[in-house]
Formats: sequence, C-alpha cells, structure tokens
Amino acid sequence: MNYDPRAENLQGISRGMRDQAEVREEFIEKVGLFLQSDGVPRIAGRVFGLFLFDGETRSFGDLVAELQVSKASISTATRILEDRRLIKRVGRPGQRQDFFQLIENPYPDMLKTLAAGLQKTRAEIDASLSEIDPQNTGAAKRLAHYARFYGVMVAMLDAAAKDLAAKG
Amino acid sequence: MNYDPRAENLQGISRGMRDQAEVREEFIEKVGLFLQSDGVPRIAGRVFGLFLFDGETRSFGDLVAELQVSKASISTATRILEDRRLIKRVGRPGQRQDFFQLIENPYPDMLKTLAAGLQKTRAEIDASLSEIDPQNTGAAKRLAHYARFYGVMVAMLDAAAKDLAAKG
DNA sequence: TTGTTTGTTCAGTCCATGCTAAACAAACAA
DNA sequence: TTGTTTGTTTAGCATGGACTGAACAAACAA
Repeated sequence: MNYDPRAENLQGISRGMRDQAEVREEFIEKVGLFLQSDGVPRIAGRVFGLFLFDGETRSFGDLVAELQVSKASISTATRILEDRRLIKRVGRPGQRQDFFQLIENPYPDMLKTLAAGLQKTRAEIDASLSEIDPQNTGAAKRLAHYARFYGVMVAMLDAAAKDLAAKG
Repeated sequence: MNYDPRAENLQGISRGMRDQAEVREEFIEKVGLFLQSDGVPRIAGRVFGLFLFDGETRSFGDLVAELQVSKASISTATRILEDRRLIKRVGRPGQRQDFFQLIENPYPDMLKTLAAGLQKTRAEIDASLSEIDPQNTGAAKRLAHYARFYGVMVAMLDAAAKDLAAKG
C-alpha cells in the first residue's frame, strides 16, 4: 500500500478524524429531522443544514444537484425558509439563476416567531376565560393557570430573543 | 313568550353572557387544536381540554360518551396524556371502570419534557461539531451558534419550569 | 364453569401532506 | 420572432398517521 496524500487531505491527519464529507452529510440529515419534528418539510431542513455547514452562497441549481431532489421541492423549501427568515434570495447581475444565502443570526427572529404563535394561543385561552360564568370559579382558575403557562413561555422566549440578539 | 327560569340558569343572568355549554364545547375544541399543532392527536387534546374545563374525575366510559369517539381512541388518548403526565388514572374500589383526573400543576413537567427534547437536539449538534475539522472555522462557528440557540431555549425553559413550580 | 363489563390491540379506512414529473411562465439570447 | 434557461404551479402518487370497528384479554359476578 503506497502513501496517498489525497487520502490524507480528505480524511484528515490527526488520529481518528472522520471523513468530513460524511460528517457534513450526517449533519445535513440531522437538521432535516430537527426541522421535520418542528412541522417543517424535511427537505427544507436539509437545505437549511446545508447552508449552516457550508456557509456559502448557493444557486437554485446547486441545491437541486446536491440534495438530489426535484426542482419543485427546492422551490417550496426555499420559499418556506425565506418566509421564516432563515435564508434570503440574493440577485446576481448577469446571472439567470437565483442565489441564496444564510441570514446572519436568524435565531432572535426564530424565537420571536415562536413566541408570537404561543401568544396567539394564550389569547384564545383568555378569550374563553372571559366568557366563563364568574360563578364557575374552578374552571376560571384552571383556565387562568393554563393561560399563565403560555404567558410564561412567551416571556421567556422574548427574553431569550433579546439575549441572542445582543450576543450576535 | 313566558318566563322560563331554566333558560335563565343555563344562559346566565347578566347581559350577554353566552351559553356555558357552548363556551365549554368551544374551549375543548380549541385545546384539541392547540395540542394537535404540538404533534399530539386531536382527540387527546380534547380530553385534556375537557378535564381542564370540568376539573372533575371522569370515567373511561364518560369520555367515550361525552366526546363521541371510539373506545380505541380514548384508550390511546388517555395513554398519551398519562405518558405526558397531564392526567392520572385513579382506581376506585368496587368500580370496574377506570377513572382519570387532572394532575395538579402539570406545567412544570411539561416544560421539563420540552426542555429535555431540545437538549437532546443540542447534544446532537454538539456531536457533529466535535467531529468538524478544526481548520474549518466557519462551519465550527455556525454550528456553535446553532447549538447555542438550543442551549438558550433549554435554559429559559428550565427557568420557566422552576418559576411555575414555585407559583403552584 | 358461564356470562358481563371494560380496556387494549389489531386490521383496515380515510385524510393530510410531502414529493415528483410535467406543464407552464418569465426572462433573456440570438 | 424562435430557442434556451430557470423557477413556479399543478396533478397525481405514495407515505404516514389518526380514527374506527371488531376481536381479544382481563377482571369480576353468579
């Protein structure tokens, strides 16, 4: 077996470092699963994972080729990620293709979106609470506790958003 | 049109108070939707909503009759809610049916469960991070930010859990 | 034992949704 | 104009999961 410098480059020099292409692939799949459990299509999660790992600007066609999925899927995935403010579409003069890149520090916005959803839920509980017969103190108390539960989460997420916005 | 005291009882005396049966039904449906968007079957959410509004202990058969769903659905719904520590099954000597009731102040546990899931996600990101080529500083930085995002949420949820546990 | 009540499990149906291929639209080149 | 490239939209397929009815199991009564 002869020495092969390319292998060293690909696999890394130090003891036991894994193939970076594998690590990258695994990470992209992981993020796909994370976002899937969040109600986001798996492919959108993989796109986000790809941008997280690579960092670079990518064209629409790149995404189709790299993730081996249809143009339609990339179209919806990029739209979802744009709506969620995780990536942005950037124009390039003289280029026909669309290009995308990560939004810098998208996390505060993510928390704000999450908090807004919970706040809406809390408002609906309050709406029910306001229509409860005041004599029904038991139900009123339980619904108030339930609403407070959402209220605490909203407050915490807002605080976390500010925290992450400050840290950059 | 004659005066009907039963109508007054059902609909309430004061100006414009709505039929409490309607309010209750609406609330139960709302909670069904809330929990559905959280990945829990809708029927399980309705069961939880019923317990929140009524407060009282209910038998398995009551739930089947009140929510007009199959025994199978109530069986799975109650199991899910038990697993999530939202209701508990209580035995009643001399009674063949199973009885259920709300767990008092389940919210700290709910937050802990949520935090545990996010912590697991964070750990997986860290696992990927630890396998990244140290020379790839860009990816390392982005993954570290991503992990921190989950870390902040976990910390906030833990704090919120303690908050709600103290308040009762 | 046999019969009755009650909850769980299983097979099957239905519905929502993610994905693809193909048609379409838009922008540009020649 | 016609042809080419690129992204979106639409129709259809396939997968997954919630729900139901029916069979089953367990506990109890007589």
